[in-house]
Amino acid sequence: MATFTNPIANIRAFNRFYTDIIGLLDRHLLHSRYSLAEARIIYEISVGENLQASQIMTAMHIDKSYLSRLLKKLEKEGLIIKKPSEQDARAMFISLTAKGLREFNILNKASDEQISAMTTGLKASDQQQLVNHMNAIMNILTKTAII
Amino acid sequence: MATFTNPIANIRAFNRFYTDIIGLLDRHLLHSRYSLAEARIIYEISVGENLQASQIMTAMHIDKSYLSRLLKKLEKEGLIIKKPSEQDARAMFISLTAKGLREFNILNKASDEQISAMTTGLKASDQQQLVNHMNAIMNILTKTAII
DNA sequence: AAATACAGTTGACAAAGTCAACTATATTTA
DNA sequence: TAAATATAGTTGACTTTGTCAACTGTATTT
Repeated sequence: MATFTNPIANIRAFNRFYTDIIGLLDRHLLHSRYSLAEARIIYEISVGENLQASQIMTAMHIDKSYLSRLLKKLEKEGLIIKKPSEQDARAMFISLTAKGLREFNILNKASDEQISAMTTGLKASDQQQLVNHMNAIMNILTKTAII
Repeated sequence: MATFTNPIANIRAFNRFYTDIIGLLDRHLLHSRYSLAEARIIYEISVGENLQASQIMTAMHIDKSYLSRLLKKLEKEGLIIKKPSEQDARAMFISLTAKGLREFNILNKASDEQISAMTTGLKASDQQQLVNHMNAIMNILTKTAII
């Protein structure tokens, strides 16, 4: 079994874990309708409410030109709307349309089903533990402003 | 703060965490020399010893045609060698060359430094906790044969 | 008022990944 | 044992994903 003895040696093992579990989901489930990046934009907006494009860019660590194209596509599909800021004519505020919100819920639901399918081997107690550990990691990282 | 209330809702939040922390590393550090996929192949071989291409394919959930090209590139760079199986003339056994092993160590060392740089804000106790939680997740997943 | 910085867009391109058809060997089945 | 089927890996043509540099238009600084 691969173990995380220290952060250094871990990185590849953890990456492997990630790719297998989360990546599997993203590739096989989401890619059929939206790219991972698109799904994440939708997620970011649903969490952040009325974000500026630049904020999404920072949050996702992606190139502004790439984000620009993705937003254009999502807008064309009617999932988001952009409205220019009144304070700063350069800035765009992005928000989900009703359709975008529905899609977000569908994505979440689909994730749900996929995860269930993948984790049927897990006892409920293990599932809970998994979630707890993920939460703990999130806590440590947000607490120290790494995320 | 984003929380993992259940596996379903989590998937996007966890993905965000992953993208930020691990993805940052992979994109900025590894991509300069090797793609994430290449780095992971090197990792898989260093762990698995004398794997068949098909095993790597299964482990990584990537397309065989893509893997084929990646292996070709790594072979051309002298990082791996392929030798045909004696039992099955169709199969290739892949192993790291001395150079490949050196590169693996360099990658690990580089990861190390990058992670240190990223986590200087973390107290030693938090770092340890982070590692412990990652380990716990790995344990649950391996125990139930999900990985 | 001129210089500089910032938000976002666009064109041209590079990297990553996929699909279908193929070669060559193995295994199954009739 | 010959024909059909399956498997391991390769290749050509392609799509998707992501990047770089140059640009427009607005805001801020000097």
